[in-house]
Amino acid sequence: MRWSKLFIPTLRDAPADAEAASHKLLVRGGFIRQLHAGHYSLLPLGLRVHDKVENIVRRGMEQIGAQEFLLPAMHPASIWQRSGRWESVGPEMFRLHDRKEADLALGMTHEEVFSHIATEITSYRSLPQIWYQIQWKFRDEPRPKSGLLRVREFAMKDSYSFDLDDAGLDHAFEVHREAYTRIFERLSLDAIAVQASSGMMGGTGSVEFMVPSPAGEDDIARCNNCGYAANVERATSTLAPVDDGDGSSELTRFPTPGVRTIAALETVEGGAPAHRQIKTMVMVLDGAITLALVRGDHQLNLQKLADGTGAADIRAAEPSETVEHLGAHPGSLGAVGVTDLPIVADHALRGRRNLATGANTDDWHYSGVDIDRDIAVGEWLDLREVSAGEPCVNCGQPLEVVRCIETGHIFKLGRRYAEAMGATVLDADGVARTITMGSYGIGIGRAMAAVAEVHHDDRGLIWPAAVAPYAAVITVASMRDDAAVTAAERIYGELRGLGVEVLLDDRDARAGVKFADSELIGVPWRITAGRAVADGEVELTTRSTGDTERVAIDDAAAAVAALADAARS
RNA sequence: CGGGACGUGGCGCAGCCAGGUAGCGCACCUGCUUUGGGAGCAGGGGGUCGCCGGUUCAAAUCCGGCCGUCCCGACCA
Repeated sequence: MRWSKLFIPTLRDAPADAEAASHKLLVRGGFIRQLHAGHYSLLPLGLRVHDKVENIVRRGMEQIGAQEFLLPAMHPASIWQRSGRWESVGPEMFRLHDRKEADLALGMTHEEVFSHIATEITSYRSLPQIWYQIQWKFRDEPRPKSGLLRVREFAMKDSYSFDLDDAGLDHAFEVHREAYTRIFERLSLDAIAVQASSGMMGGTGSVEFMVPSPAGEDDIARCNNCGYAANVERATSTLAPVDDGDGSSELTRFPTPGVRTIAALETVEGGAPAHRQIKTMVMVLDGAITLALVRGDHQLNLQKLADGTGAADIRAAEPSETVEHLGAHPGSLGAVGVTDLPIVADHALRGRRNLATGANTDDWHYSGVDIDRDIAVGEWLDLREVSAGEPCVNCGQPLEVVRCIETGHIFKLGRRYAEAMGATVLDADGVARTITMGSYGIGIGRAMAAVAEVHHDDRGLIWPAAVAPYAAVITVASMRDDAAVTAAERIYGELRGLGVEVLLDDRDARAGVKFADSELIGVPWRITAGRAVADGEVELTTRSTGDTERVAIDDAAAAVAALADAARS
């Protein structure tokens, strides 16, 4: 393709509201443009990259014998009502009416539709199956952000496995885990497979594929020694034992004027160090006030609270609500003597004695609290978020906490959807059995943005050859240099003959502009036809290293084709 | 949804406080010069100042309402 004919609107300045590197560079490089919040147009360059990512994912699926479908993006309400999610998913689903006033939804995922089709699997002999599609998903995200990283409509590869029994599901899940590992390698993404919470999908297990990046929105805990890795929504760690002193002590109520924080309670007379305090978080779980207790120096993880209690809607109570239900403002709250509200507590508080906590009267606290004696804990749960440096549960080495982009997520769904849709088969004994399912997603645009996030420098993008919009660009330093133009045209023709995707920068612009643009759009190899042409040579520059070597005009096309081939295998 | 910021040619911004009929850089068009790291000179085109209403002789500017976008928190590929 000739650059002079292509629509590549590069920008010297990034839009003021772009924050993430991928966002800035994809806009500056002329890959994407925003239509409105969370909705982006893919320009010709952007679509080329998107297509390449898509095809890498597609090949990964074909490798495990998955069959490609294409399902409707718009669904009747009825299938979502059947699975119960019409009610349970809430405002994240785009809903609309047709002219007959029938309820419709834009698909945010396709468990319902696929399991509906799966009702036509009638014999165990047809199992297992793996079905997939690459289809647009619509999600009314509360907060779209960071360019392609978090949007409201996006292409997702979603696959679904159908098996007779748990062993089959385990196998399909494992096969996907391996396929995902290969796909992300192919994309040059160092994705870490971590244990994850299953969230709204439900099911018995899930693994997320996380790419370390400051632009991400999730934290994972990982151990560099033994390989343990989990989303902080799931991660645990070993804790050093705490010495609560000898014997039991008396519950004592004492005045603490102005003390509102854990830190303040550490230093007052009668107080205690943070790890010997109880932090009382007053939460509203599906509308019901609940006390969630963690150690004073620990952080409550909301997803763990949701997973542990089964609550769908969680928020912190307003100060007015804490006054109404407990009689005090945040800063003086506690669970001692509370019997009319549910209380859940983190394992780290089990059996603990001699603790300090709020007394449910402003400016008063308790000391000498014995959890078992003084607090009516209804349920012990894992509620605390791990912190960097805490010992790994497996090997004891310190954990690190890393910010990541979630590029893939695989779930063991079990029989929930198949049961709702009535997807059963007859087994060898002629008994009807409900199919068990897994579901497996990769966000195409998000993966593309993640690659951009990881592979760039201060000059622009550095696409890995596997996803680059073009493998090479031939830069003609000056269009008035007839010899250079001739050499460039010749190499251009040869490369196209060799099947290499190549751009010919034939714009009547200054060399500096062309160099800068080629680096901004991140094409892996550049051939410069300029002053070296007088010696029968051109320059070959590798984008990732900046290294330049001279190559004979005669050999240039073959040299680039060899590099592109090497990168392909 | 809670908190914060912003909305002025395609992009980046000034003008607003102290109302007087819109400006700068980049980009774009024409000409001349220049030609290996985002050229120079000269000329030129392009803006309902987010929208609606109000105050005023006069509103980008003051007041009210609405909409939109971005950032920080609760959700997901």
